[in-house]
Amino acid sequence: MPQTPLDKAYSPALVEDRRYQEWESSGAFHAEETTVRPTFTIVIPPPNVTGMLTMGHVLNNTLQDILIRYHRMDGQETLWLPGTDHAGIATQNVVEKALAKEKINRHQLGREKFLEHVWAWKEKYGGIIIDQLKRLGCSCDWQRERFTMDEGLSRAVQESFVKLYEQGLIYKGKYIINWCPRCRTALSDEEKIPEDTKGHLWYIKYPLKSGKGYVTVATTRPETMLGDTAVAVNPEDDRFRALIGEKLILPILQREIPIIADDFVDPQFGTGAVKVTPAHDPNDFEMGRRHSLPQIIVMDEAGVMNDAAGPYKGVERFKCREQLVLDLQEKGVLEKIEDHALAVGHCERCNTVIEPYLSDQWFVKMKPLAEKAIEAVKTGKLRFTPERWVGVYLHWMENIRDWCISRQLWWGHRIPAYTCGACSEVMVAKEHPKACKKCGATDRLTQDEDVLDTWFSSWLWPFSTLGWPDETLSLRKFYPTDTLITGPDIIFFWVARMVMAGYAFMGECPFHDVYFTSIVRDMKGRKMSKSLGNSPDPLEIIAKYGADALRFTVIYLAPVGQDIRFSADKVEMGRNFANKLWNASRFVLMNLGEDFRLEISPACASSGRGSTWDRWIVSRLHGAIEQTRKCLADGQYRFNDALKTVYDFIWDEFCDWYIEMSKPVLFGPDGPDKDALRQTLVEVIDGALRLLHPFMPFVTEEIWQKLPGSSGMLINAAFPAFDGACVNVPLENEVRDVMEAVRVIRNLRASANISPAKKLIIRVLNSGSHAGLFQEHAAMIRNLAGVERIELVDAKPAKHLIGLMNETEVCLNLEGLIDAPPEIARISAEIAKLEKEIERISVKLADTGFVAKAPAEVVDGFRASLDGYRIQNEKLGLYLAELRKL
RNA sequence: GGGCGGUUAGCUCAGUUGGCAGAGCGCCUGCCUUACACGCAGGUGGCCAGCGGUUCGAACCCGUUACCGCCCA
Repeated sequence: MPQTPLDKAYSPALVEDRRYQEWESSGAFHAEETTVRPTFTIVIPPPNVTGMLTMGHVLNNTLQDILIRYHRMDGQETLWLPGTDHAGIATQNVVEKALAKEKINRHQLGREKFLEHVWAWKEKYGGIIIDQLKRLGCSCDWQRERFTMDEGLSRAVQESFVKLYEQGLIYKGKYIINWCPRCRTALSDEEKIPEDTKGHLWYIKYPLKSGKGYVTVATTRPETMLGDTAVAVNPEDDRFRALIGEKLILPILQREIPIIADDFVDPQFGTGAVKVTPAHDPNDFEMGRRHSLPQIIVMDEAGVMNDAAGPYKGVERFKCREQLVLDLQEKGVLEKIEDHALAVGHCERCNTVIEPYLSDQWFVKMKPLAEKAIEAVKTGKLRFTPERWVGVYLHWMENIRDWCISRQLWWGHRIPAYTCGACSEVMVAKEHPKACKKCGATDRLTQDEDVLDTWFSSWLWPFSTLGWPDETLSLRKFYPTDTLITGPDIIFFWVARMVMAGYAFMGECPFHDVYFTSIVRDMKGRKMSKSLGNSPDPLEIIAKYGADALRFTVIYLAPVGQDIRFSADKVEMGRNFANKLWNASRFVLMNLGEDFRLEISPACASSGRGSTWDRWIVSRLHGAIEQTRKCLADGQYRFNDALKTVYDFIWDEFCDWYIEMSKPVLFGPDGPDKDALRQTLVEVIDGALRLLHPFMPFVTEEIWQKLPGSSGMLINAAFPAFDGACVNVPLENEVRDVMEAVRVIRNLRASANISPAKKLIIRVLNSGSHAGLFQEHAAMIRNLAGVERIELVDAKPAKHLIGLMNETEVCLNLEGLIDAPPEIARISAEIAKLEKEIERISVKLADTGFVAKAPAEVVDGFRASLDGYRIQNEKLGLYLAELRKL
């Protein structure tokens, strides 16, 4: 066997790290802002610094890398801008947990020392996910890596805060916000995750002060009654009309509270009378404002009842609920308890039950910002794929609520607001003010203790990473970016807000396309999560099968917009394909001969050079190029189709057919045919590697650099150009017929149970329409079907099996006797199938409506196939009769 | 309660202008054929969730029901 530079099986572990380092150190990932080439830009959805690579990241980043590599090969100045997110709550939690193991809490350390710990932690572990992305093959411009707490990005945060404040779009105030008693911070509405819960409705009697009976209210959170400052009824509700304005005595605390009338009350809910707790419920808060009710906060920041809770002071909120219910029961004011399903909000980060809590916080007025973001989508300036997310986006935008941006954390961007201790003046500024602008005090200015929601920095990501607020060359060159690829789960958190920020600060939409990925689930359809333990570790998969195999499998399984069900063993698919490609290349390389040199002008259908088969595979290659380009063209995002196209081309057409077609010539004597074939093999494998590179970068790079004539690296090579002149449809049809003829013979061999090693003798009836094909392409058919000799005969010979290629009878010589029963079964089945088809088509053609209204070519098509089926049926009928006589 | 998505072979899923239902895996039969057993050749397997409608013709378009999943209130 000739020497080969390739091992027998592909070993990703020997290739991937080395190739990645080559790419990176060569500068192939770097985008220059000084070129005049058109740009293609993606900003990465920054993973949390605390993050570890999940299957979701794998899918998301593989898709981005495919687009990036495709556009880079296609000649654009291509930037994939990477980085990480400081992830306020998540990171603070992680570090606090680590400290807890040493029995330290952050309050013992103090703010400054604690932040030193977080930064140290970030330096040590923050790069893990970046390394993992590199393992996956992501071709990000690492020279431009950013972190949301970088000096530059922090400046962007301050700049944007001050700008919005000056425009009157940021304000501070006391409102009901979502409070996590475990994280002890406010959260935005988006960070509250509702979970359907089986709860109860407690019916509690509130006695009238007058002593004339009582009013029963129903509540799902009885402990909040300690903060009740009214009971409300609907003004139209006749049951209560007379009681409006009367006083009730709040049980337990014996506080006097009024009965008020408010439209908000739904007479259908509970008893039609509801308790009003302005400090612990958003609706009650609004009602309280309308009626100027007092706001009584009954628990502290940890969810423990406070002084206002009277006898329950110091009791945890849910314990308080239990105890309170028992006490109410004892006092005889608990009328009844009903089961009640409700959605309870949980903290996105720690799953603790959220407490609606009255608190002083900073907010962004969103309505003015939403206008342009709505328009962008409505006018098509911003496109979503799949399109259905437009509805979700618009619904949220059109009903947008103000965004609570302050967090009672230490890790994050500190709010650039300063209060004068002398005169209480509040100043918002990028720099710490030297003196109070109102009273002039210089020594009593203190900065707000709170930090900003993490998303307040990530919504600036598409331009802050390019240098904003400075007017950098990069910003000018690469903004707006092109496509955003992300999961639909952060459409509100991030996508919508980025669009708003883009308009607010840059005056332009930050991207023109958003592609929403699938969600990766396990085989039972459950979302992959740490707590379920159903998420395979992508790094283990990469170690076992290779990054290319993982990338292949995830894309192969991920149709547009559908969730994908994934399990690690499916990655075998990708590994097998990588190995197949490897071996096909190996075959080519070991059969090129010592003195092979790639010619400049490629063999192509239009050049007229090369054999039928050479021109056929080049024609098919260009079909694949055209299809792949279409799938990856702007606004298409048909990754899955693109990959399947390349996969089918390589495996079916190139390996299973073309390589087999080429063997006789390749193993035969030297000559022009062999030369042309060798040229074609290299040309086609080169094209296939280029097409596949965005999907499977490592194995393709490794092979490509071993191809004669290649120079440099595949990552920088041109993506194949489609050349219509290379496509030859009649030729493709002719070869398809040859393949069909081969299948008929292989079929006969299998049905007669003849060993593949045995050479066959085939006789073809001259009368058939395809008889000429068997003559013209006898050599190739013999090669592919393992046939010794093909003869054209005028009559069906004895002791032969018959197969049909359309109407042409193909007879396989049997030396022994025909084993009649299985052959009768086979032919009967064939006939049954034909008769079913004949019946179906006959019915159609008998339908006058069909014949009159269907397009002529459709009708003619049916007529032609009916004729064909009839002839086939007749021939098989005769053969069957013969068999029955045996 | 409102909205969206899904239901196609045993499993996971394709099926883009309505015209003979496909792939991968699995299963069955042969093959260690000088690139690859991570492979080759052949085969089995489907009332395209149910019902109704539009149409000459529906997996595909419209309506409706059921089940599964997601989002919002």
